[in-house]
Amino acid sequence: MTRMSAAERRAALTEAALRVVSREGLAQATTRAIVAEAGMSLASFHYAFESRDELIDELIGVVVARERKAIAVDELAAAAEQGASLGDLLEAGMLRYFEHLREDPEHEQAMLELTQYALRSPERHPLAIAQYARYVDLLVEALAAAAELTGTTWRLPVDQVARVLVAFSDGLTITWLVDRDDAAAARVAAAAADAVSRMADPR
Amino acid sequence: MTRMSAAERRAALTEAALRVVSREGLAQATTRAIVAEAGMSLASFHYAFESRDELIDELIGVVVARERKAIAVDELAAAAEQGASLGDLLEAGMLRYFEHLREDPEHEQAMLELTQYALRSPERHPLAIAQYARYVDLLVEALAAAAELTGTTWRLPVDQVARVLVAFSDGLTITWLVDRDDAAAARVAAAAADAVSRMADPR
DNA sequence: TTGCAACTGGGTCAATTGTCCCAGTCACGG
DNA sequence: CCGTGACTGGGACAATTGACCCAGTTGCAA
Repeated sequence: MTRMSAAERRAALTEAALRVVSREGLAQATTRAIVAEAGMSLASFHYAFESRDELIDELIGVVVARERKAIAVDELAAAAEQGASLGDLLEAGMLRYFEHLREDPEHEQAMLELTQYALRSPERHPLAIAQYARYVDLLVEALAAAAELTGTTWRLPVDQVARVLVAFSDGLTITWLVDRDDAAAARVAAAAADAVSRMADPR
Repeated sequence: MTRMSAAERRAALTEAALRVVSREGLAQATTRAIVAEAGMSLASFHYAFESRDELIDELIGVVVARERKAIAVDELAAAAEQGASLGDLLEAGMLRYFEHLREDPEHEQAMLELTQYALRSPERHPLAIAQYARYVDLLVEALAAAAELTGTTWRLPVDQVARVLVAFSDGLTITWLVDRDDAAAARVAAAAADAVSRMADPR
């Protein structure tokens, strides 16, 4: 194994862990499976991390920090120029998220498993809260831009609107992961966009 | 340990397993933890079940079969008599589900974990599909009754409407399990009811 | 009452898994 | 070029866990 700094090694192990969790599930992400995926020896693992739990905790932090908004603001702007309504923008955003989900279902499944893992112990619960707070933050930005571009105003604080949209996206995710029904997911996206767009008034 | 028939024993073990999974999570539901919860010896476990997996599979079947609709039809009728709109009925239904969630969050968390477990292997995936099909079935009944009582007609096949509502309920569940924000959950319930009620027309 | 099959308790086993250790080896600053 | 400390490979270990086994025991039918 080539030499690398402690930071690089931690990062490499974290990436390997994410791949294993995505592919085989959190329960199968043993220290041995992770080092095998990373092409290292067990000793390297415990040189970089105190314990498996420490790695999983770091993994959650990493994937959460890496979450990107599904809708880029300039894309929103382009659509708005063409006279799209707020509802149109939201639906396009939902469909874009769905596209992302279809491209890498295992990743979203892994995120869900990590959330449930975090929910299971009081000291890790904050990780789950941070994860969802991050989701809300990303959507707050997009929702504020969308309202701005379509000349509308949110009747509620934007973060409350975002919180609703996070719930809808999550529901879309789980149900689709179960039945893989694309048309049904599209209907969920449309209904969610519709409901949320009604939380704004024209300015 | 008192004597009991194989069927009773299987049932007792299944109940014990559900309690362990709810309280400590699926990962902690080892054969030993389950028999301890049931007050049996390990031998009894393997007398009643071939393997732990067989019990978990049965557990999924049992909890799914036991799912009851959150809204009783006669309750719907009473509300409709008082002039409630379809949207009102749906929102009341969502809030009632939420009440149920608040009363026993661990049970819903267990259901979610069982779904994810089923999703992780091809031969168990059908269990997850059956689980969600059951959710849809329960809602189909309620939605059909609600439309009937309010003199409206679903523009889409009822099961498609139900499928959307299942997604919304699931989203409400996960996000609330994470942040325990009652007000936010109520907003999700209202938005979901609103969106779904727009899928019907007056007759 | 008696025979027996259903059932149970307690122990055992192999496999898995998290963690650790130690003898080496390699990169790099002096 | 060399010493040293960072790093690695391979092995070891205890704990956990799913599965199993067997010698008993007990309820019940005849």
